[in-house]
Order: sequence, then structure tokens, then C-alpha cells
Amino acid sequence: MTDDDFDLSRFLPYALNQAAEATSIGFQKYYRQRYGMLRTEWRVLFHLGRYGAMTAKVICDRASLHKTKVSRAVHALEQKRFLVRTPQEQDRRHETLALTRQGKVVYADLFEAAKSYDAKLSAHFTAQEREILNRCLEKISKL
Amino acid sequence: MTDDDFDLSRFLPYALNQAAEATSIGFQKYYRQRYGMLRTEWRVLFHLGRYGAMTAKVICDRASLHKTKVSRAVHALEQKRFLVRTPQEQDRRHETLALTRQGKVVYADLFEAAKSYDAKLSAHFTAQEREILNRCLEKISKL
DNA sequence: AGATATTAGTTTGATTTGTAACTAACAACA
DNA sequence: TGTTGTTAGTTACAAATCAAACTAATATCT
Repeated sequence: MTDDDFDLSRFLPYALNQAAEATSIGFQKYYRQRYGMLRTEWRVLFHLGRYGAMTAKVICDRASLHKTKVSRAVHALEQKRFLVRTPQEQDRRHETLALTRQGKVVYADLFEAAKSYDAKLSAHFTAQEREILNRCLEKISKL
Repeated sequence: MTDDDFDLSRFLPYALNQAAEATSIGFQKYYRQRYGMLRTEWRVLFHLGRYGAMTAKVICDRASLHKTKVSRAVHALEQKRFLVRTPQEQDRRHETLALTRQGKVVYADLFEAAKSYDAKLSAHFTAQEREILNRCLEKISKL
């Protein structure tokens, strides 16, 4: 049981967290300073902007977020006038969330920022590395 | 500017967070239920167990953790009798942190748990994938 | 129809984290 | 010596998160 073959930096939960933390900081600064948004708010906004109007529950499922987190993020985005809710006719428990004109503008801005930030990060990798990294992360997220 | 080439699941900060979250859950359950430990506590314990006695500041630097987080984790581990502090003779601002006998036992247990958990995760990857994944994560963490 | 169970979403109170101000020990330099 | 600066670590208060209880709407089963 030689311990030398197993290091903190090779323990996936640790290494992933460190990496996630490191990459998050730069982007966080952007949406935080510019729009006073929190991480979950950004994610909700991004889901609606990228994939169109949907209900909070769907966002929970797609983004693996707890409903209380989403509930609060939706409230915050509503206050900022970035989205509106519309209760569904056939089942009033559901409310469809959709970005406002302003919300779409903000999304477009953040989308561009995300793309260029990601491009900057990607510059450190070869095409193969980047491809395998994506594949691995996707696999892990589906565990 | 076709948007189809850039998806949430390919945005590194997002993908890394999702993956980190997914892998953390399983291991967290273990140290939480078994020892009532928090994530930072586990990390501090692991640093001391793996790399030997050191000061809180060194842990901060090595693990990229804020000093308040470490301060609180050290306090908690002390309460649990997993570590002891010894102020240094030549500079009493520093205190050396070292695991107790009990702390070492706990570390050994968590170390084994971590190793087998990681092995279970690794089973989903080829050797090449795992190698490249490690390399990428290490690079990212050093940005 | 009426009782019971589910589901979407919110609220609440306890835990955890982040930020900034603080203390204590030492260093540097007049 | 004394003033100023720096460093290790703690504390206090605000902000964010989590878990569990809650509300309101619908579904199911008798």
C-alpha cells in the first residue's frame, strides 16, 4: 500500500474542484460587477437565453439545481427585469419563464463574454486535450 | 456568429463545476456521515496526513484556501481531537499543526476511501483519457 | 364527489461562507 | 527607542446555502 501513487492533485473530486474554482473566478467577476448577478442567476439566464422559455422545474432538471436555488434566482432576475413569469393556462402550478428584451440583451452580452473567456482558456490546450477534456467532463456529469 | 458551436456543456467554468459537483457528492457523504466533517476540514486533514505537520498559512497557499476558512477548519478539527497546535519558539505567530493519533487513524481511513472512490470513477475512463484529464486539470489549477 | 397523494414553487430557520476589521507578534528603519 | 509596516491567525457581521416545512394546484383512487 505505497501511498506515493495517490496524490491530492490526482483525486478527482479535489482536482475538479480546484479547477472549477480557478476558472470560475474570472467569469464571475464579469457578471457580478456588471450585473450584480450570482452564479445561479447567471445559469438560469443562460438556460433561458440559449434554449428558450421554459419552466423552473425544467431548469432544475437540466442544470441539476435544487428548486430553492432556482426559485431565488428567478425572483432576483425578475426584480432586475430580466425575465417575466406567465402561469400556464392548463396547469396553473407551472409558470413559463421567458427573458424580457433587456434580459436578452444581457444574455447576448454574457454569451459573448463566455465565448471569449472560454477561447482564452482553450488556448492552453491542444485540440485533442480539449476534446478529451470535454468528453470526460460530460461523462462525469452524467454519473 | 453562429451560436450552435458554443453550448453550456462546453463552457469550461460550467462543465467543470457540474463535474466537480457530481463527483464531490459521493465522497462528501462518507466524511460527513462518518466524521461530521466539512469539505475544508477534510482538505486540511488530508494535507497534514499526506504531507506532514505544517502551519495554517502553508495550507492556505498549497490548497488555495482563504485563511478564515482554514482557521475555522483547524478549530473544528481541534475540537474533534484530530489535530493539535504548537506555537513555534522562534516566532510565536506561527503555530505548527500536527495530527493526533486519532487524527492519523481518521486520515488513513479517509485516504483509503478516497483511493477506492477515485478508482471507481476512473473505471469510466481509458488510461489515456485519465492521463489527459489529470494534465488538463493541473494546468487549469495553475492559471 | 371526497379523501389521499403528487407536483411546482415559496418560505423559514439553521449552517456555511465571504468580507473586512481586528489582535498579537515580529521586522525595519529613523 | 519608538514609529510604521507586515504577517499569522481570529472574530464579527453580512450574504448565501441547505434542509425541511409549507402552500396551492392537480392527479388518483375509492
